Amino acid sequence: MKKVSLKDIATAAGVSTALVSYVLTNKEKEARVGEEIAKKIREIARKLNYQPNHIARSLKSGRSFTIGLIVADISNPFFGNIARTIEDEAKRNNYTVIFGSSDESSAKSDDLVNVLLNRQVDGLIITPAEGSEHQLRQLQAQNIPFVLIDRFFPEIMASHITVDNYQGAKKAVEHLIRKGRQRIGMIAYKTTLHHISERKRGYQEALQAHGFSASRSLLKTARYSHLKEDMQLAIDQLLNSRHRADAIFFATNSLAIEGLKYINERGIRIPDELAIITFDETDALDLFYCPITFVRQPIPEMGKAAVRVLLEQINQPHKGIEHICIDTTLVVRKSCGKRR
Amino acid sequence: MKKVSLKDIATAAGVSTALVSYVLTNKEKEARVGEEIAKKIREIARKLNYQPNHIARSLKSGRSFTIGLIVADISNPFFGNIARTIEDEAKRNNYTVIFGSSDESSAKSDDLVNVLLNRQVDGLIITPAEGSEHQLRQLQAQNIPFVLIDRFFPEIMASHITVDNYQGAKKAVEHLIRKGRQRIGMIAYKTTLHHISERKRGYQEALQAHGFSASRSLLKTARYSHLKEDMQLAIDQLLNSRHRADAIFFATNSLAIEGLKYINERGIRIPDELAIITFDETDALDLFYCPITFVRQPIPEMGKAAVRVLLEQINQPHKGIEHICIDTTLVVRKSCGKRR
DNA sequence: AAAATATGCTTAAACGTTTAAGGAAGCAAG
DNA sequence: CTTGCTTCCTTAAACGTTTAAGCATATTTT
Repeated sequence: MKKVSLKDIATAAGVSTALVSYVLTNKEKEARVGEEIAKKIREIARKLNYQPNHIARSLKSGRSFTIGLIVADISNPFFGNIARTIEDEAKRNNYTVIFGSSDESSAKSDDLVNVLLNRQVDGLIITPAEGSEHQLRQLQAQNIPFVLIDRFFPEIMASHITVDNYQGAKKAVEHLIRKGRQRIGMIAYKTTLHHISERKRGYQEALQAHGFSASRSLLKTARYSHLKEDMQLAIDQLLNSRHRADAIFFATNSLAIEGLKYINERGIRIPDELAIITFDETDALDLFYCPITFVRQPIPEMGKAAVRVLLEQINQPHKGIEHICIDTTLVVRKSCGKRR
Repeated sequence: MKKVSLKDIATAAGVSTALVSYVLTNKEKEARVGEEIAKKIREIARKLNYQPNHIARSLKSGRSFTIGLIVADISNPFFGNIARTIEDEAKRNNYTVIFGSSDESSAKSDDLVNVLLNRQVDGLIITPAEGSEHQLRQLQAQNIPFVLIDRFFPEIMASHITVDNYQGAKKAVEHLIRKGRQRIGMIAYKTTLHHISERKRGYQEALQAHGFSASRSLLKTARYSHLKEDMQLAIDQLLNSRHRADAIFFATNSLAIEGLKYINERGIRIPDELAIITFDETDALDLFYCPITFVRQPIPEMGKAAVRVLLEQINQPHKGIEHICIDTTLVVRKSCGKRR
């Protein structure tokens, strides 16, 4: 039960494979194929249920119509959602998606890039891990089209899609200030990645702009790889000090979730004892007894933009890079309390 | 800056491409390649940074070392987690994963299967949508290896990995009974899919076994495509009737999340006014003010099993099908209250 | 009526691999 | 000195497409 190939159709129709190819790829006009025979070929193709072999086509054309997606972790809903919009958008353009999770490790990411390139992906959409600059430079040297999403490296000239992390963070903190919070803490990942730095900067500048000293002791970090321990320590420090924090701004959804678990454990009441605000949306935040106010990243837009820019880069190699920065929205729930 | 091919290495070494191929695929022994020249070839390959063209290899071998994964929705953490374990396990076996989301639609699923097969995937891991039996039969007729995960069709003889949905549901309901709940409702998807039927059956038989009449009016369903409206209606019906439900068993995590949102909206207190139990784990359930008791499906085991069985089927076509049924665990939190 | 153009098809090479088959050279055995 | 066996390498076909080039035959133009 072998698959049907052009040759089978050609034999059945008593013509050459070339003719079949022309007809089935709708090049009848250019190839001046007779109407009769074209109809016959189509007929036979349908009857034999011909399905083109994409691999052979790719080998010939040098294009696989496949894009590689590297995220930190596909099981994280933020990346799952990104993957979903990229999948849909890719499909609209007749592309399929191969994916891989880097776990924020540049070594794993190296490995993934290699695997995906050997599979001849036409381009990559990457959420780069910390320390993966060399890898991106290599891609550039090889002229492989790629687009960064969620983060980027300022020193690397490459197309990227991000949200305005600085403004987003600023909005979040200003919201807390408006709600009368006096000692606003922040918990971020311990990383030099630019999106996190920008969120930190937004936090700090918002505080300064409103006359608060952005005391270092209120900005805590946790390691991705030791999230639980570091988170507990950070929260303990924020809440046990002489000047207890009365608000916490989490830099990402995974931080918020981990943090809230511990805050629940400690029996701290939101928003009375502590206001909470975070980047990113997730079901968990909706379901919290006191729905969490958050900074929304428009994931569908980001995903669509990523695919669009990547395909442009694939199809028009000399188009130049594109930086897309999308605004965030502050979605106010109840976790910051009322004005006081 | 074209990619380096076997031919380039052959030219550089002054030998034929065949020899290069033998060496680089470690077939020196069988092909009796001279030590000297083998070393030289390897050396050159390294220097030119040769990366094999997977597409060409696939065309020749008829195998792509790619598996297709079709889930209902990659952005749902349950499927995201499945995807993640499958990704990892596939990678361990030098396979990559192409994925697609069917949105529980058999038409979309048809489409996806087609796309993935044209990409010459070696096999498929599928969470089949309702009404997709014909598609699976077609795959069987074409001798395409595939494994079902999460659900299956009893009338179709195919390998599948599931959990013991019947026992899982039974455990959940019995837990509620032990906690003294008298009117236990269930909300499931409106579907004939077997895993859901089994959960319903577990629910009903548990009730009967303990002398409760499994009154139809306590078993509600919601459409995947109209989740929000149907959910609100179902909960209203369960809670507004003369015999108000004092417990709800949700058949999946997405149902639980949607349901809990509405329960929150209505201001119903868990577990005092209403006990909650659900299938599947998710962060949202942990973070709920009253952590939700749930039936855990061992996702990593399921994913690993799926890859294992699929690869067996790919490599030993006459091995026969395999049915793997994994036990669930009841994870008790606080949402069912204390005994009363 | 010869030349030019149009029409409808085939041939053959190419993409980058893999691998069966073949061949030249060297050497041992008869 | 033929025969046969190693050893080491090459040739060439194949996988399923795409597509430039070529070749008849028919039709139009001069």
